[in-house]
Amino acid sequence: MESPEEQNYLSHIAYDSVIFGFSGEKLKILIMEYHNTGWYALPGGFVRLNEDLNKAVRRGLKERTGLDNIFLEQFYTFGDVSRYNPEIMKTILTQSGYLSDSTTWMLDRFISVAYYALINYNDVVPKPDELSDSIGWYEIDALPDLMLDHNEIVARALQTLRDNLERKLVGINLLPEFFTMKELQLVYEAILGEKLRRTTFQRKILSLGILKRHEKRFSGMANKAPYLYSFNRS
Amino acid sequence: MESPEEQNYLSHIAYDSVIFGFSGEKLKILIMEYHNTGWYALPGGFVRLNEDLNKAVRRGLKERTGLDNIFLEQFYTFGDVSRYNPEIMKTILTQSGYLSDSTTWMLDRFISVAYYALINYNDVVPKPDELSDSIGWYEIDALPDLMLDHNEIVARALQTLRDNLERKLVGINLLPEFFTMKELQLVYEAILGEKLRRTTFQRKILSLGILKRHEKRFSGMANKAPYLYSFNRS
DNA sequence: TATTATTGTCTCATATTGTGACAATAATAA
DNA sequence: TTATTATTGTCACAATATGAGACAATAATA
Repeated sequence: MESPEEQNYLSHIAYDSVIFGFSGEKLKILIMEYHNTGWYALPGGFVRLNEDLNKAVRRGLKERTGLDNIFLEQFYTFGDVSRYNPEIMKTILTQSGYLSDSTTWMLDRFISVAYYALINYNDVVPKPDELSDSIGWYEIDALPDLMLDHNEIVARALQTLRDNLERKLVGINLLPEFFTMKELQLVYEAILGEKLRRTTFQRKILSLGILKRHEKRFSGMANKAPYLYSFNRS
Repeated sequence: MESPEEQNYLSHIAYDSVIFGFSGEKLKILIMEYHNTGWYALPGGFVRLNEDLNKAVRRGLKERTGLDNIFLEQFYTFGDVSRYNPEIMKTILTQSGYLSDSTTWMLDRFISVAYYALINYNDVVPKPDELSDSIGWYEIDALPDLMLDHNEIVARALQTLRDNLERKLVGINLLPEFFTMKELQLVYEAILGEKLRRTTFQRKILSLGILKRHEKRFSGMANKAPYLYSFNRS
């Protein structure tokens, strides 16, 4: 929207991002709220005429989270006609004061490429964009009703994350550099939505040879201090 | 292209399809050749203004293969700027006699949603579209050089198919209704690109409880006749 | 009737996972 | 100092799953 006189973005193409973070024992995602509408939505955006699709998404993520180089993966492209609802977009633009000749292209039909990202919750102070007045973390199993098909997008993102859990070293992106075995297990449990057996989990993870063991962490609790681990960057 | 006076399709959005079939011992895909260019490409198409993305792809598949109701799954959306090559598209349209005011939108940049399909090789007589003079089967490991990033699209389709092999009952789509254990194993081997152990494979598949055993097939070969199986439609 | 190629099934060895037991702490309470 | 408590790191054993080969049962042919 930096040049109000001409359309700098590809028409009909948008992206939406499901940004996962882990805090305490819960998996959360970032949700925005549009100005004066009460409507919640996933952070999204458009692709510049001369910009790679993947780059556009990273740009948007950087603007929203301040983070570069985060884990980001495309998982599905939503293209049903039923996504097309010009009235909703019109209201959003109107309420933000952005409805004009230069933004009418936004009222057209869009096909949206959906991505999910994994970030370290504590590294981030989310920033809203021009159209929204807030952005914040919501627990994955206590989301508000989202606009259009965004709840479905989240469901599919979570399913993809689960399917990829074994293959993609998910923890490396959701945890700080040093963490305990217990913390890693909590991440897995939050994603899978089920309890795991401590001994089996520990043996399995250690057998993968992807963890490096460091000194113990003395937590002040009345129990044996756990080792800290980090991921073996290969 | 049925109405030459106006643009009936969404701009900037295309799809490409990797259509797998299995014949003998080889996995194959359908490749088209454009008129008078020597260029090979995946079958693709555009989305009508008022059409679901998935429906558009099924429509294209129907036109190319005559088949309805086939296994079809989206796997990635390709959106790099480097895909943008108006000269190539211009040549294709020119050679087909389709270059005109009503087709200039095709010279624009496109983001392509890629799908893979699984079909029963013997059910199909492929038909070329307006822009191409041939469409035919090519073995997956003996493909010609394809246009743009189409070789990369195929590679990714194959990887997705491998990743999904366990979860999606692939054989059901690539084989006729009745088949032997050996034939099913050949499908798995062709997809994975490696030999499997006969006894282990048989035990594994049977333990899934998805196969129904029928009478034996007498092949005329000098050996024990194998049972025929079909998939348990659930 | 013997021979040949292939199939269906079994057995045993090996690897992986489920489940519980237990000793080793690190703080706190007695 | 000495129990007590909660949690952690490991081990042991059972239950399953998988790898690898053996072998008998065919269906045609010699």
